[in-house]
Amino acid sequence: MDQQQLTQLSARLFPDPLPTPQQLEARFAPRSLPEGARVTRFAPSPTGHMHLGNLFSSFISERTAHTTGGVFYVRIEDTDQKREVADGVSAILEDLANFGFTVDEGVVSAQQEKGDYGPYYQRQRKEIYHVFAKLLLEQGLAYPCFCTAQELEDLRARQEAEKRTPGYYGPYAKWRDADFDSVLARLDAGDPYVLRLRSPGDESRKVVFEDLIKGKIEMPENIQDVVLLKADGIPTYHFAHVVDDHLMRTTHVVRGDEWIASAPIHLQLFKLLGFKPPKYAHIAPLMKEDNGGKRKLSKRKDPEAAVSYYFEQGYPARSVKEYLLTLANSNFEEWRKANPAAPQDAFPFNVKKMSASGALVDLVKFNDVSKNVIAGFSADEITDAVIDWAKTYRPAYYEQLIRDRAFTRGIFAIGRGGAKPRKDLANFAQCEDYTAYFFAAPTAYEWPENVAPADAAAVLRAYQAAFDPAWDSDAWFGALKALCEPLGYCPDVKAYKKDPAGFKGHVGDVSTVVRVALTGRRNTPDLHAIIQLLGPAECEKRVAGAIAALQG
RNA sequence: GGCCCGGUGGUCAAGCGGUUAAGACACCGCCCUUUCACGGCGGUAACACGAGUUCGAUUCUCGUCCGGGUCACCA
Repeated sequence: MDQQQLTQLSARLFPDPLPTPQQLEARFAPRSLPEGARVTRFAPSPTGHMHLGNLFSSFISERTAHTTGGVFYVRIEDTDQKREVADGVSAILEDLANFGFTVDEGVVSAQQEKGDYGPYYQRQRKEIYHVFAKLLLEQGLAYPCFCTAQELEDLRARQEAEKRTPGYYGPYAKWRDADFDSVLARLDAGDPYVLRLRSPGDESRKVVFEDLIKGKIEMPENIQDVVLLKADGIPTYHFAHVVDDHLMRTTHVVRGDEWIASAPIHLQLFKLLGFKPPKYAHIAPLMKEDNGGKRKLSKRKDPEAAVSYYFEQGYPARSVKEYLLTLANSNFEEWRKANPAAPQDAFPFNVKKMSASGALVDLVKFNDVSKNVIAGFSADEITDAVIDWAKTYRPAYYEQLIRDRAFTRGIFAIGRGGAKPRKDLANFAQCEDYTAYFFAAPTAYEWPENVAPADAAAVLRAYQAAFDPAWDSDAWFGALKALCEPLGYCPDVKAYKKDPAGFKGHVGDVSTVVRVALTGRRNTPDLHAIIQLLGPAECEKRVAGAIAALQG
């Protein structure tokens, strides 16, 4: 086609008045940001709640923007209506908010957009894409293609049979060099069409780019006449990515490394349009251990892939982020050790330090990280957090927790706040069991194997007789020691170890009996603190109950 | 299959030409200790394989193997 035909075709395909590329460039002038500030984005499809992988990648984007004084914005990639889910945008935004990400620009809530580079919903940007599609068309770099799905399928089958590279390119691109009249005829017939790139690529030439994480990547140039505009005039990801990230002035694109295969398409498009490509950071996917091997974490197969899993289990968002940070930058743990109380945002995150290969999500390690995070909570913080969590996930437990808030706080205050806080809890779902004996007297007892029931009963009777609620921790334990000898137990553990045959056991056994009588279990936090919280009447009742159980 | 990415203990990973090959989780042992938890000390355990380059390769190159990704009018 000659230039005149191209112009005619352009008018036919894009009859409505459109702004010029120059006007768009002027309208979306680059932000005036300090040197080194990075502009990143999170660009999800509205397909429902987030996956850990999405969260990870949005976190990396958010951090690289905010550690450089840049801008982090959210753009909704709603170009595929088929996959769209009702309230998909709200679900994503809710997840983002739950993790405390500050969104500077773009879609900040389902009904609100912020910033000068919008609209931030791709479907509302149709006109903008058409400006550049038209430009390409007029330069002979794009053309309409009327192939049906069936034709494309047949082509692929033929190519596979011939062992040729499948796709719509070069000699296989039926409409690439179609003459003006046949195009017009199809248009007149009202046949649907897509707009394809007329790729000038040469397979024998290489495109090279520097990936922030993977380093230098060299690939053959793109030769595929990829679809730019679908039959409904909405762009494909490739075209939208190039236009949007240019116009929205994105400096760094963080995305999953499954995209690197299509990077040559993107780079070609940037070049053809005269845009400067952004820097790319292709992150490796989060993996899952699968009998012996590794595989990509799957939303279908792995419950821990869904962000909702962490909320349901009552993992603080801070724990999830803390863990993600350890995966993202291996020097994070070292930093955390040196700055135990520093906020996560103070960590000098660096995309370049990310691993090129996929990390396995290790729930065991994650639990350890989470225990450390929760151990750092004050009594008030954890009380509020647990109550807040229970309110939506464990209504019955919630009622129990709020009946006497001071008492609940007292439970969580035990062993907390010192230099060496306890690390019992990895998530709030464990709290129900952890706190169970505070709310109800035990019904079953884990008596120690080395104490005969009759001896245990004797210990408890002596304890009951001697117990004075006014005792402080030292006095209480002193009294426990005093109980030992008459009962045949050694008050001193070291002395006992020297002469184990001379005693039935030692103070440890005595205290264990009391512990079990009061709580039903052998492992609990500080017993004296528990006694204080339970109060003398309740303790007395429980010891009596235990004696009865022992005798029954 | 073509193209691309990756491969250090069970896991996450430092290291980037010369190291006793860090550290964290897990595991084991000891210590501390009224239980538990914490904490302290110690331990088991790794450079996928084969060729090069080099005085010297975990580090560089190539090949093999293994793992992953991608080849849509999905993103």
